Amino acid sequence: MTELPVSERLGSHLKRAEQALSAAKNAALKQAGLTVSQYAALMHLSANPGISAAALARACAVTPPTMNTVLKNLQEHGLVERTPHEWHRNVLETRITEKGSRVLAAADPRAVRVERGLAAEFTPEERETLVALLGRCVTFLDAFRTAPDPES
Amino acid sequence: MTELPVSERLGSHLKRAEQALSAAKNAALKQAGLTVSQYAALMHLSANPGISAAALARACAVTPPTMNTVLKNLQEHGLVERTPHEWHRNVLETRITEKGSRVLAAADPRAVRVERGLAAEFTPEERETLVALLGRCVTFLDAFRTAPDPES
DNA sequence: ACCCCGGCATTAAAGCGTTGACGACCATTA
DNA sequence: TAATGGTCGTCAACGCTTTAATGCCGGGGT
Repeated sequence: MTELPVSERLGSHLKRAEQALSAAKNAALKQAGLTVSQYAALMHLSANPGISAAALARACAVTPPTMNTVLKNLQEHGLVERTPHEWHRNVLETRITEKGSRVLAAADPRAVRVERGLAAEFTPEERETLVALLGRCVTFLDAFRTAPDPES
Repeated sequence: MTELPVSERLGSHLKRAEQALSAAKNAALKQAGLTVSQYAALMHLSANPGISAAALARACAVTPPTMNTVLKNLQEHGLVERTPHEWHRNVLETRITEKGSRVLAAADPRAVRVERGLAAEFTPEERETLVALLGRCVTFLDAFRTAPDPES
């Protein structure tokens, strides 16, 4: 029935790895009270105060509605505040709060520990190779997704 | 503030790649009316008729509640049927329906086209290297997640 | 005979993520 | 001035995913 064995599909390995990464990071960040997405948003927000939600979404590689829900959760916990822009009435400026900075500071070492541990598993050449190969995956897949469908 | 530049985090590259893969596959499967998760479940179901939902969850590397929602959606579309097990009263046997097989047959070439296209971007050595590196990521991350927390 | 353990199924709650559809705003251009 | 296009924010609908908690069943040990 299936035209290709599961073990030969790069996709399954890729998915597996991302899943393991996400699980490890979420577990590490859990005691700080953040999810991976919230951590990523806070990080970019800390480096770019007053950024718009749409720009933040682009930085985190998610869609605006997704970022909206993440920000809503962060706002409910008081880690972030959103104020109307002065001239651009339609834009909300988002800023990390003092409490948000404290939570981020507590969370960062935990996330970094995962990254450093993972990086330590490889030699510099291997890391470079992995990043390059993954980059080629992205390039191809993004092009493929946009390409016309052979049997539409 | 941040102790490690984003671009040096293997995690972001891994996440990017998985996201691109998922987007490409979902786009390819959309015209067949399936999601990636549904496709994966149908594939394992086609190869293992009557498998339990928990076993199917293990095969697809998700949790039982996740598989439950996927199966619920598949069942609502008539692609799958679940009947009580004969002796084991607490177990539901899940089977792909005739309609499910047709949908899977229509979806499979589309998914395979993505996989083959992606695989064609690499030499056999590169594929092997990528799979091996991803495998080491999984090994480390799974161990890390289970390991004791240095500051609990 | 009894009880406990382990696997299965399910629910609830929470969060992430997408597409699609709108309405609002600004700036450029006709 | 008026139309146009691009950006922004948001709602609705849908689906995936996880953790935590509960209930149910069958088998094995005492």
